[in-house]
Amino acid sequence: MTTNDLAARAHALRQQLTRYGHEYYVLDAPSVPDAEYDRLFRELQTLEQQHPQLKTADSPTLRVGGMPLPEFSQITHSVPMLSLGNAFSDMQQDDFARRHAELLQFDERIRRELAESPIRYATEPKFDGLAISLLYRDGVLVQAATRGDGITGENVTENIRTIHAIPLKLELAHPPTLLEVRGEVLMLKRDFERLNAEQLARGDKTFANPRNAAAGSLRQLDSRITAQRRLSFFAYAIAQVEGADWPLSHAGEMDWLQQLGFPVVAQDLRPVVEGAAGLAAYYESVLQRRATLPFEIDGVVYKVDSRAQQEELGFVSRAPRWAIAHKFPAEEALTLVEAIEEQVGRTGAITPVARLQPVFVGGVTVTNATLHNEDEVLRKDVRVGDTVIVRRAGDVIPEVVSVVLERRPMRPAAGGDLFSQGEEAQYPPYRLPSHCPVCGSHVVREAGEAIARCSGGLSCKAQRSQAIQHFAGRRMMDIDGLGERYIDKLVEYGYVHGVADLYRLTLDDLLQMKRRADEDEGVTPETVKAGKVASKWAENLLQAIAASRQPALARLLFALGIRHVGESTAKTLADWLGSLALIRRAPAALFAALPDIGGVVAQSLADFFAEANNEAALDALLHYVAPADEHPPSAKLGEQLDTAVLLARLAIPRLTEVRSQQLATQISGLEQLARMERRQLLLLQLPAEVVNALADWLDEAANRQALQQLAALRTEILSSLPQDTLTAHPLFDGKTFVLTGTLPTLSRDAAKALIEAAGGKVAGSVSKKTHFVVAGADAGSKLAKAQELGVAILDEASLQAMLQQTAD
DNA sequence: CTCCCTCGAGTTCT
DNA sequence: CTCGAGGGAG
Repeated sequence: MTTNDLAARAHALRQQLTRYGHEYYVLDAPSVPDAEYDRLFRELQTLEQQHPQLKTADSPTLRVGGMPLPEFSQITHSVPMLSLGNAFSDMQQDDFARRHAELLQFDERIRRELAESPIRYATEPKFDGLAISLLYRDGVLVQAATRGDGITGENVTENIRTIHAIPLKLELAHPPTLLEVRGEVLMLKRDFERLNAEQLARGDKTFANPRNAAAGSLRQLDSRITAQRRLSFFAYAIAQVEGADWPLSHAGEMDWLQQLGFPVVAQDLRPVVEGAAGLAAYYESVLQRRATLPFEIDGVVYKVDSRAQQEELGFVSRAPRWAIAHKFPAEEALTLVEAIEEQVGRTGAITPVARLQPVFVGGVTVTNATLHNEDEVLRKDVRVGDTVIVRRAGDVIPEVVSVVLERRPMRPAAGGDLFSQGEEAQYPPYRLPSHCPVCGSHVVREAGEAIARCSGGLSCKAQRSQAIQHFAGRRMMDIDGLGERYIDKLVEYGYVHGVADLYRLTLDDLLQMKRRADEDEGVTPETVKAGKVASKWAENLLQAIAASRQPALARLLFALGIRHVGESTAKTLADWLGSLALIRRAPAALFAALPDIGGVVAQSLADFFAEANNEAALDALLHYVAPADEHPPSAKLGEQLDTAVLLARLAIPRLTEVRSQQLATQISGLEQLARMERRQLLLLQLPAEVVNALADWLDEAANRQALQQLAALRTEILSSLPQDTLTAHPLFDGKTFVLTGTLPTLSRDAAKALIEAAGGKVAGSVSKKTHFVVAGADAGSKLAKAQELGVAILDEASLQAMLQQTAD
């Protein structure tokens, strides 16, 4: 045969095999016997082996897998893979009425948002597998990635190619130049059972459930192993299309995907329904059919069918508002409470935990279940020795649902006479200990709080260890290799008392600590190899500690573990105030002037830095660590230092937002107020009770002094602010925009990003505070509301024009 | 004052 | 993932 003939033969074989494969794996209707398929497959394999130039990226021979990878590479999703919200509460299987009520509520919310009725919903089962993104360029599968954290996932292209149900090439004369398909990889129940039987016969470990089997199979670095596992796939969404028309509805997308050769769930399992009644009927019918389905599902999904309506609803943080998961009631099991013990958290929170007789539920063996807090234990009246119903809440976290009272161990009532039949429980109701189980300090429960806390602070070993653990965490100082176990030991043996001590650790310290820890735990005596492993570990750890010495300011702030200050608040502080020095000096009112920081968080910050121990620990830490990105306060801070704003943040009794504004107009500044006497205050045009409260407040020397300090700090900050206002766009700065309808070229997110970059804010709904409404095609109620309120209305062109008018 | 949303904190198992 | 609490909008 000539080269051309060979190429033609290879091409023909590929086409034939792809078609047979599709018939077999997707349509479940093979037209040729397996032997025939195998014969053609081997012919193509041989041909490609002998003539490597004939290999293609879409050849069915790729389905057998290739060389093992050293590791999966990371892939950034260009369209984030979001998770679905769940607006429904857990309930019993048979609680139709409550379920229906919740569906009505959900449907009503959507109708209100869209100002339309009835709403058409596309439905589908919620597969219990792994979400995957598939990228096709010019019709050829070029990349497959796991969901990961939604932003970045792992590159599993080789493994995905071995899944026969996934087309390697779209059979179209003119495929889209770009297509990103989302779907779920899973293992059918029958394939799972077969796999486990094989594993058992081979003496390999079996998988707890099909989901774990699918995950374990897909995450093989050796794709040849993946190829031997029978994985299936169902497509359920399109994330990107270029070079083809994007269907206008979800149902349309699904039909198109099916035409393109993707397996999608059978049509009768994904009806388009109307309103709450349609959703309810769908839910109940799928629940009925659940056991007979060939794959595991953990609920159903409802999606607003119209893509225009989807765009209008948009997103909240990382979940679309137009799609929602409705989970089935979780599987439940009975087990025995062997003990109730308490854990002490980083902030001293005392959490009761039920130690359970191990029980297999929802795919794993559960031995512990949190009881959250004292009230929760008492409400459920869980006691030692009780038989309880447990389940995995959201199919993840074990939870005690209720006690089976009939099975509570009893004994005859004490003091009962011969005639009384009285019995009493062997164990009394649960009581939270009055002293910390770790350090013995008093346990305090603030009025109105659900959580009791150990008052020991950092003198409590549990809190100290966990403070250090928090400090070292990935999103904080990111010290790799410093796990819980070693931190506990470092604290226990006295190598580390506070976070600064980490930076003083030597190689010897670490090796000594490890040796002692191993001895304490009866780990086998040292070998030469173990010694090498240990010193490698210690070196890596020292390197990781050294690498953490120039953190971003926000990370350092988060790492300090200040109550109520998490990742997001830490970032706000770093962005607005810029330097640790300023943050350490700032009074509560300054914190409270920042966005999303209110009185409680502000006070918590001020308290932290006012505490001498914390200041000392911070000073010690700063011998070794320096934030790498300190800068002057943000230019935006200037507006927040407005006299009226600061007055309102001082938490002066009776001085409301409105009164603060009135007061601000009558004084020249905070300095003046700080000097005013009661008789001068009486001249202010404010209600008498406000003036009195203000005067009383100023009578406290500490308050007056705090006000003076705030005034001085304000002046100082204002003079240090960058003078240029280059970031602020005059037409956008401080203005609120609302987007509605579909813009001709900009996506919703792109428009939002542009407005925010120019200093504007984008809100979800129109109110009298809205400055501009940007309306596109099919704009709905928001446009009407804007017209009603007389809010300025822009189209995309005028928005762009406004953006163009920069500082000229 | 009352929603509604976001953020913080705690948690399990592999 | 879920709960509770804090913050802000209406």
